[in-house]
Amino acid sequence: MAKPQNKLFLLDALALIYRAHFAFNKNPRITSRGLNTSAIFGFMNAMLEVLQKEKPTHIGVAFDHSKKTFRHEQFPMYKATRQSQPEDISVATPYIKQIVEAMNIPILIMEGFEADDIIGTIAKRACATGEFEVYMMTPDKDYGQLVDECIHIYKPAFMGKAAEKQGVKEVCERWGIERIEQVTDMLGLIGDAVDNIPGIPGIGEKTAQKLITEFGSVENLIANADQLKGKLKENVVQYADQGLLSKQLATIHLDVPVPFDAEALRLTEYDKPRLTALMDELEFRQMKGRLGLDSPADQPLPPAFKAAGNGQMDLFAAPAPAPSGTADLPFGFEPGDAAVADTPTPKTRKKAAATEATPTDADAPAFLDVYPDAEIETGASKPRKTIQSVRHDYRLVDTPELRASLAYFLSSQTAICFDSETTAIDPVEADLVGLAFAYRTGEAFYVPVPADRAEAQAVVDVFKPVLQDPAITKIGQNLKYDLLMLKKYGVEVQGKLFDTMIAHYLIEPEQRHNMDIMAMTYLDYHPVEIEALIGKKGKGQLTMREVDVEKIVEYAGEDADITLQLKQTFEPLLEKDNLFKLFDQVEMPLVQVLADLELEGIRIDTNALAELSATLDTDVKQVQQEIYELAGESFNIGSPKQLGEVLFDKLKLDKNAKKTRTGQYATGEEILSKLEAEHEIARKILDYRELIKLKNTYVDALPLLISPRTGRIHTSFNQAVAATGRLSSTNPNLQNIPIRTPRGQEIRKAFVPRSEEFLIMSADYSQIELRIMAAFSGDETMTNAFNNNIDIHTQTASKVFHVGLGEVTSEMRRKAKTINFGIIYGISSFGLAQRLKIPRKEAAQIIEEYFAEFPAVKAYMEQSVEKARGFGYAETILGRRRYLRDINSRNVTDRMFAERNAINAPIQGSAADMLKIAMIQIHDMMRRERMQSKMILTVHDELVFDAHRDELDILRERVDHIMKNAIPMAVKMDTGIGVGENWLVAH
DNA sequence: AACCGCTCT
DNA sequence: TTGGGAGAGCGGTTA
Repeated sequence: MAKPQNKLFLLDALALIYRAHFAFNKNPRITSRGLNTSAIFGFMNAMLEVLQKEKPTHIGVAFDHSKKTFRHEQFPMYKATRQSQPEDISVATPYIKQIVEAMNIPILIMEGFEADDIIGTIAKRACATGEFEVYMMTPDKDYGQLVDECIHIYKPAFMGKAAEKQGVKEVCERWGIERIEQVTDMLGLIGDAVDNIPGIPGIGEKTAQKLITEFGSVENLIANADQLKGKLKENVVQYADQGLLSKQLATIHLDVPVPFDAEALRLTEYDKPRLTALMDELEFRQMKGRLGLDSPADQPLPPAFKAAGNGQMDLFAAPAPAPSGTADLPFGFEPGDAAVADTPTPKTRKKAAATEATPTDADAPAFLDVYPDAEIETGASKPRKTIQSVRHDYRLVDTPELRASLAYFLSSQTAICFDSETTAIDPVEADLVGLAFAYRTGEAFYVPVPADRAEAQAVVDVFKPVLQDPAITKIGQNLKYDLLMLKKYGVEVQGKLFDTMIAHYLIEPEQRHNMDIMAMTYLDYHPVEIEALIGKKGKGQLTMREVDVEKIVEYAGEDADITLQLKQTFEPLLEKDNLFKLFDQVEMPLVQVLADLELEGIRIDTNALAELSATLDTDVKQVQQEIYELAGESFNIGSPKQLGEVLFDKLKLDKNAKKTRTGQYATGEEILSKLEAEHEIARKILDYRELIKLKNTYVDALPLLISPRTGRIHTSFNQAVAATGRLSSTNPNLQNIPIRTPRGQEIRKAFVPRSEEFLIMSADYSQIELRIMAAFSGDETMTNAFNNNIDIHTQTASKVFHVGLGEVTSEMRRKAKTINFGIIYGISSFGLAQRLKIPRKEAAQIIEEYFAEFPAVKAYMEQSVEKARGFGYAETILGRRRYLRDINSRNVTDRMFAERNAINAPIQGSAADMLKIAMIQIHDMMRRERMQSKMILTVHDELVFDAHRDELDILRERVDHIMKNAIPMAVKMDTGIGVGENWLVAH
């Protein structure tokens, strides 16, 4: 018989919605009215892709019914552990139903059954007619059991992974089984945590595969359980019924009373007006094109090619500076071109264009006048753009003449985008492989840099004047990396910076700022992935140096091109949200500062650490032995699971021991501290934890991170991760070096000056967050205390406990300190009670007392929340935003979290703003004064310097002054500055 | 990869 | 009764 002429697609709506929701988890799409449309968008994307690529003749969308199903009757616990549906999904589902309806696609739903039963039943019936080829569109692996010659699974494409069709062969391979019927046996044995189907304990995918290969089915396995041995046998015997039940639950029912109405499923015209209205409401502009809702007349026509003319001639209007006198000039220059003589030189043109912001100005000279600036493709009815589908011209620049021409040309631009290709991720260890440049959409140039150091230097030197030209803005993604690379080649990049990663960080602080993702989100463009060039991580991964240069041209050119386009996208967004000044005056200058800090690095006393390591090692062994003796057995103390069993099952230390949300015993510091009185093992475990932590995380790890090139440790500061505006530090994290305990202090002592002539100087803000809180709230008591140098915790204690300042006991002060911190974080009475280990009632009373004494603080906190509710975000003194999308949520936990953020984010973030400004000014001051001292670290409210002994006094004075005045406020800022032979004594 | 636990401000 | 101050990164275990 001929192949069936009809193609039926059956969509598992909820599964697709879930997948879409989580795929966009980090970069949700939000409409201007605050509706999260990620799930809707993802679902539509997947559906439209199928319609376009697969051209089904028939289609249906199945939903689960909200009522309980027959499975719940079989097994009451079915899906019992499932978390309540995320709010965004609940909100999205009705929209999706409406969209499906508007597309005139039938919705398949039936009380008492789940989508898979409905899909299964219809699939089988469609096949029985012999006229259909059926595809079940779902990411759910359970559907494997339905596959046959006529029925397939269609796994939708998501986030870079291509769509996949699975037939009998693929499904059997996926499970490692011989026959499709065995899918339910596999599911029965393994179970499903998501649906709370138990399976048989101790059997995972691997074991199940072996057992099914050997026994064929669950029933047969149980009948032959005596052939098994050990724990496995026990489990199979004991949980036989559970296994059979699980298999039943996993079995999709094919007798759902739904009619198979082929005509109803036939794909027809959309209800265009309704669909248009929906797309408008959801702000899905691109979708309208893909749905064919825009009339063709509305589509911009592809702009005609501009004939090669002025632009191209501009390029070589002035004689290129260096090139030898070869006649064979690059890029199609025709000697004797008429316009040459009249064209102004690049330098004059730049002056004329100096007020223009972007390099894409219509009259800017063009290096290649091949493509116009406008988007080339129309966007309608097309999948996401890729390097193959978008017209571009990325060129290799690999001769002295070409390099000189390019450099000369770039020197006439007001802004250039560049990107460096290197041999490694770590900029301190990496070497340059090439540089890519772009100045307008659709074009880029790739300059390979030779492996030989001297030759490489010569190539870099050609571009050095351009890169160091203060009049040319430098655009890039994560520019700090490129700056660090270039510093190693003697290039000090100058001029304004525009870092697309950080621009996006300001626009959407909590999302991802990865270039590929931003390209997909903002440009609807899917870049070539780095893996396509160098392969996956691990064995066989190439370095950029080993990749064919033709491939790099495309990849690197694309990076520069895309980055430039992102800059053009983000600049107006920054302006719109009043973030441009923060970006241009704070974040961009800070990039240079951080690059210098990182490059400088900090010296570590390895001998001291080695000694410490040996001491810790003997101590760990000692404590470990003592714990084993107290426990009566040896076990892995590092395993919370094993430790919990020893403490609570074996030693029965606490009858109602707390469990974590995953069902294990909680063995955290707080719990063990409580147990200290009961059993000495608790103290020992805490000791053990401290020792092993210090040893593994710091003492043994830090020396390995010393750069062989410099002999120092170079952390990496991340300027685009913390949602509040703080910096973070990785590889290693130098913002969490111990200081609290005596042993921890030994580690801090190992951070030492670079040489005899230097000392460590540490300068920190005193109570920066509380001072900001006082200033923002205008609270008189607090402001006066700070301005008159009264200890703030004592002041708070005096007020809350109604005693004179002189009568405050250390216990009262301690409590007040906890309260003060709690206030900044938006504390609850429960939280305070917990921390102070006092009854909740008492804590509530203290808070009430506090608010009575500090009414302005209370008002300020309420106002912060109110403001966030109105705006949808909280903001810092410099206008840095943090979006609080849950501030109006009906979910209490989510909403309260957002409210705490509304209070904390402006305070923590403004402190970060202040320190950043101080850093920029100090950096500037040190350069102006040509100091030998170096700023080397920043830790939220602290700056650390490698200070030259001769400069100590002036450095101290200048740093102090700058820090105190970085952002003037109604409350004066105070600093503490210390100097010493190591970081511990300096702090 | 997720979780736990611990380090810092 | 649950869930209940903020922001980070890293090492270890378990699955």
